[in-house]
Amino acid sequence: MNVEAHIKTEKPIPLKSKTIIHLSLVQNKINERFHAALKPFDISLQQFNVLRILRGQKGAPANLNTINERMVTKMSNTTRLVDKLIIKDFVARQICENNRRKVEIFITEKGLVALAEIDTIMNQTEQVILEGFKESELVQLNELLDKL
Amino acid sequence: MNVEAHIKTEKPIPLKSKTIIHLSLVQNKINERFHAALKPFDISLQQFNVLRILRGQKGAPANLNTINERMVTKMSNTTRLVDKLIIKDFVARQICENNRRKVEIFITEKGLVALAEIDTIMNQTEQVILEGFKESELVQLNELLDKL
DNA sequence: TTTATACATTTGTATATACAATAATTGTGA
DNA sequence: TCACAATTATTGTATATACAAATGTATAAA
Repeated sequence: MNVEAHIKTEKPIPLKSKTIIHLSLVQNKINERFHAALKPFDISLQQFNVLRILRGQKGAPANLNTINERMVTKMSNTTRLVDKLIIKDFVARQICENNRRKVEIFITEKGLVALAEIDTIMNQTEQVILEGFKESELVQLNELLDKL
Repeated sequence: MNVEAHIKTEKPIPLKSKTIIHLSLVQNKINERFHAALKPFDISLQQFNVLRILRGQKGAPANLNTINERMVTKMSNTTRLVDKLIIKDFVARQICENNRRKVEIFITEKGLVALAEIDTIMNQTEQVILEGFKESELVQLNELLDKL
């Protein structure tokens, strides 16, 4: 992805600025692909992320704090994100008996089935996005990103 | 930025998945910093981007299409983005005489003054974000991002 | 000229997200 | 025990963004 061409500018951009823009463009592209992949399932990337987190709990419920901590993109309002998953019947919520301020959220059987299907597509999408990379290049990229 | 630690997971993540997550985390971090830097100026990143594009026109007006093409993050509704800049008196809009379907948008003197000030902070922020990088590493990072 | 089609932007509307205020519960120190 | 602070989640509200429909203008075809 050539930065200058992408934002239709002729003049060269300073290296640091270019890097920042480059990262944004890449992220936008990734988001677009994921968004397109999720469209048939009528679920957002954030909702998908929450489902994965809940599955990762392996039966144990998660409260909102836990979900928030584990989300890739932190949200300011996870309550309503979970609400949307409850409407779809993909997760259930109940008050924590030990500490009634907390809630316990867990993925339903229906949610697990849906997630399994969605997961396949999302993994394929990941493969496609990164198909141009050799393993060594991925390692290198991650090392560079670690510096940020 | 360590991915596993950041999303509080113990188990290692497959390299491709990790790379995708890594890019998201990095982007979130960059956005947060920019957002914080822009807060005192009461302007959004998108609005800032439009102002820069208009300044880049060097006096020539831009129509909505041009702005859209040049934006780093494309928006579905640039009209209302421009509206907000008009309210602040940072840009002006008039109907194109040659083709009255088009509009001509240009940055005002007040917009230029504001942008100059904001630009300074934004450049500083860029420097801070990328302070851990040697020039060669930035080149390398851009080369890797080009593969996406 | 009339009709149709394409173009450029705006507007309506639904959804998403951010942020602050509120509510409910629990923990803690006097 | 009581008052007060801390914790956890929810709700209200404002703003942002996505997407489709509508508006107004220009171009082309019949």
